[in-house]
Amino acid sequence: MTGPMVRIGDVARAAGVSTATVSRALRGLPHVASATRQRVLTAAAELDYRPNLPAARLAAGTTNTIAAAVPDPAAWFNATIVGALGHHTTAAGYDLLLSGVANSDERRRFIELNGVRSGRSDAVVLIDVAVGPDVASAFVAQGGCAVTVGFRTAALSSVTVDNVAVGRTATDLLLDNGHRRIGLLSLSSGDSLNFSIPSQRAEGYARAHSAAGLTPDPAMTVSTSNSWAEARRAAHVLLGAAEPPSAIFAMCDEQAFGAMLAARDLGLRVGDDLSLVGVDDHDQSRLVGLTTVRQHVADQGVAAAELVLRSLETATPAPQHIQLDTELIVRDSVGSP
Amino acid sequence: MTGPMVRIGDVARAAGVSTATVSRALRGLPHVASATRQRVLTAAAELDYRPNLPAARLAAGTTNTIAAAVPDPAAWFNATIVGALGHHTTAAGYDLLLSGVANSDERRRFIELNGVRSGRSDAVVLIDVAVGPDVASAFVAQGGCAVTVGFRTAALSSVTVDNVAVGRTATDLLLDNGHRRIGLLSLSSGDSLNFSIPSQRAEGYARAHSAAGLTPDPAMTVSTSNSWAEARRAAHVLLGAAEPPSAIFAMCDEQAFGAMLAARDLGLRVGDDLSLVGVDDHDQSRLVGLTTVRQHVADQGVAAAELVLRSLETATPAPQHIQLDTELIVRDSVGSP
DNA sequence: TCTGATCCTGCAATCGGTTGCAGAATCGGG
DNA sequence: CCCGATTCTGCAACCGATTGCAGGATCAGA
Repeated sequence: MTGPMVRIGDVARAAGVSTATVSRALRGLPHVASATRQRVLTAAAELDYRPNLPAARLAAGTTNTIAAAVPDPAAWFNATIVGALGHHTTAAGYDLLLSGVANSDERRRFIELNGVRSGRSDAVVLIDVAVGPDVASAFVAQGGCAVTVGFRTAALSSVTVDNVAVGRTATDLLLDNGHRRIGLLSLSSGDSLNFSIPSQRAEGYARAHSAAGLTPDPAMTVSTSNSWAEARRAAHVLLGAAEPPSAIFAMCDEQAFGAMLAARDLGLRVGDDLSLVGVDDHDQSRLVGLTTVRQHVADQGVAAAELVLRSLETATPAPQHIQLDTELIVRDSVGSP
Repeated sequence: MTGPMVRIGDVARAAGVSTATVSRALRGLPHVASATRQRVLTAAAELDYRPNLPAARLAAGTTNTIAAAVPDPAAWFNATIVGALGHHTTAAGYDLLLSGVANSDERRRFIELNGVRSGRSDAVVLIDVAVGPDVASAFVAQGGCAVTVGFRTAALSSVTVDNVAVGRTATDLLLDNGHRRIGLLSLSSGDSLNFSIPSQRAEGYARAHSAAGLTPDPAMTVSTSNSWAEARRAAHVLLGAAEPPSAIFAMCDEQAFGAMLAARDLGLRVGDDLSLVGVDDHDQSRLVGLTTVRQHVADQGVAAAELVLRSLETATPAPQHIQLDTELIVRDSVGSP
């Protein structure tokens, strides 16, 4: 069944050189005469030689693999980042290992399994997954290389946006339009994998209020996952309150979509009877005319890739923190109360 | 920087046994006295031992890794499948390697790199990526294990839907509603990575017409990628024709979204001035009231996972072909001309 | 107590590359 | 024609597990 396994020795014999030379020639290392290299190359091609990766990795002590962890690979935000990340890392010759990390157990396992010592991957990218400072520094202390996206801790390089500003911008817009009772669809990251984003955006929401001399009603805050079905139910809670909000700030566009459905259920017209602001600028937001605070998601993946690749080349550089811009995209889901 | 690397020998010494026993104990193999196993387990825990994966893989000749190829990891369809696939494979103890395979060059590279001989992965899942029958049988001849999703070739196990029926169902609906001039937004899979889906759905479109005694105007067919921006432009071409269609069948919901945008641009009301049917039942379709032919995307990922895992256990079973059901989901994007 | 079967355990070969070091070959200049 | 510098190339020692096989311990039955 399996064809005759061609080993490096076979190529060496065919080319009349040693395995050492074959190894060097095939990997484009210097100190190989170009005539020799040619001979090796043709021999390898004729035999259809494929180096055995585990063997190479064991010997070289490097895996050429980057492991990415995301809470849910199917979610738009994550998928977009993974796509951009993967594109750049494969271009640089790395394999991309993808792990779904839905709860803290899986997160712990992921961190353990991808430490330097197991030789599974050379670096780790944590997408919307938070880790404690102790875990982070233990990881780097062992020589691990990690980059976080959407979460920031001192010891690790990171790519983020200013989430307080995001919350502030969104809420200010609503306030400026005359809304005084603003619902907040907060993000409950399943197993509190990334607690910082929701709290920071909530902080922006709070600051906007106090800047306007208002104090938000705690009853106007509801937490849901980023599933629009769940957000829809949550929006119903908000809109069914004794004193319903005239506007809702959703922490992500997917939640805003859920709120739109809820509004439709109630016969409310978005932008008219109910104002709505989201965050992300999801692919679909334009279609439904959602006003939102855009973050350049794919760019975050690119930035993460660059960060990882760079720190893989240099020895052990100081962690770098990149903060990307966000911008308010006005469509037609916001009006006056 | 890197902590003191703990090897299996260190654990063996600490537990007072041989490395062979440690290896067996740690992996739960039989023929280890339970007292000994306990001793090994505690020793390993105390030393915080992590087996070196490349070494284990080299010795065992198995990688516990499944490689998935998708044209674009960020696309909803792919991301959803990868999510479900990954969830099941990691549950079974496998790593998931994700590769973006956007053109035929990358596809060839992927196939080469993931053959059995390189020991990169134990199995391959091709998602919406087609391969020639020759490539497929060469792959299995070498002992490779592969499963395809959304594409079917004899030599490989596959998960698909009946795409001719899909096209037929969608077109019939439009025809039944009295439409006689139906635009077709066809899928041009970037680099013709999966030519079969568009052609099969187009086949269904054609059959529906001929069953109704009609012959579709070739000018009513336009090809685009699944990007809604591109689909929007394509829809403009259709709608700007001398004799525009009263309905459009889009081969995927994302294209339908693009068509919706185009309709909006022109002040056409979907479901009224223009009827629209898509395929997939994208998360967002419900939100915008798109009538569509649903395929159970996540289930396809699950099915693929089961197929892979099963054929990884058994020796070399005959390829299995699974065909999942589809169903028409009526919302409000279809009316009479 | 002896014998054969059963259950554990260790030895050592093996998996297939990589790479430091030393020796060989080649080359240019005096 | 000789010599030191520069390239190439090969030897052989790893990298860190896994596993077939054989030997030793244990145990039940006679």
